[in-house]
Amino acid sequence: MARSQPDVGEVDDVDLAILAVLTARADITNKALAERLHLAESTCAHRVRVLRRRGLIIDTRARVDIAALGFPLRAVVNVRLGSHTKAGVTQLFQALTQIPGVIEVFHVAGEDDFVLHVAAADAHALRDLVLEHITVHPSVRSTETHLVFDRRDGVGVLPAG
Amino acid sequence: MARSQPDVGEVDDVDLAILAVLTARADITNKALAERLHLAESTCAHRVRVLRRRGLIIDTRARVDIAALGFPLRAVVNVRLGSHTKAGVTQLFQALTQIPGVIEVFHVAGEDDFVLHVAAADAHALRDLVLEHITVHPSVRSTETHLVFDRRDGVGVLPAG
DNA sequence: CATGAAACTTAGCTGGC
DNA sequence: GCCAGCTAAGTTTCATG
Repeated sequence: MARSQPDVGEVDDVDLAILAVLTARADITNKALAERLHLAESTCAHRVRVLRRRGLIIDTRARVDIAALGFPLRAVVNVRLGSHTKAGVTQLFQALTQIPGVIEVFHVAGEDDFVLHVAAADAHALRDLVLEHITVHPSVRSTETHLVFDRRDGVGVLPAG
Repeated sequence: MARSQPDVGEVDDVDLAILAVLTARADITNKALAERLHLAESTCAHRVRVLRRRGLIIDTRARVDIAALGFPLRAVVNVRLGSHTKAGVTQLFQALTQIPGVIEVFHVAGEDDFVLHVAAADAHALRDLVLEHITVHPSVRSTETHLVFDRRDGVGVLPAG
């Protein structure tokens, strides 16, 4: 069962180029994008619309400076469960995403069950986040909090952007 | 030195509301955004421009469906170093971000030094990513790769979006 | 599929309230 | 902060190779 091809029709090089640009600067005008890729504006707009409709472009989001907003502390929190019923895991997953300050949640294989990326105003707030919102959960056996010194974007899977 | 206030002027509730909307849908038109927040279009456009200039809005990016692009496997990779010279750590940090498939890199405190979020086409490609690009680095002592079952966005630090 | 040229929509700017 | 009016710029639609 060779399934190396995505389940979403074909994605040619032009599509990839569009995606590469848009993942870096989604607010580029269609006109500028078309120029950069040597496409007609109408063609470019059409391809972008199709990429959206096919779900290859999920959405577009502004990135805000969380530190400047008053949350300069970041941490990676590993969460380990005691029991592993499917319902319990699913429910906790959802609950974790709803905790104020939680930026993303990974459900992972291994000894730890969840890896969270969180932001907090200071060490005190970080402690409260972990103790009052995570550890408190009955199915949580333990947590491990690692302060983030720095975070950077990787190049991802797309060609040169 | 109380420094609870961000170093970027004031951010009032309207600004926060703008940021909340834009972090969810950056492609909303200024007109629609103004309506939703009960602002005049001119006021709304002005505030958004100021938020950009102040750096509170960093940029805006399209999110692509990496799995549909042919990279359905995700993993969290913990990287531990042998030596910890500042130059070595900095250089490795940069190198990790440049590895194809690496989505984000955290430099963290604790026994592990880096936490990576990566995408790969299949288990084989994932192994190659780790062995050929990470483990191979002289200052890397060990790695731990955890398959990601699922990933979700958290609510973050902004009010209801 | 891609294109160019219409009608339509939006953003950016100005002065004035 | 809001309004109004204006101009430039961008987007969408459609008929056509």
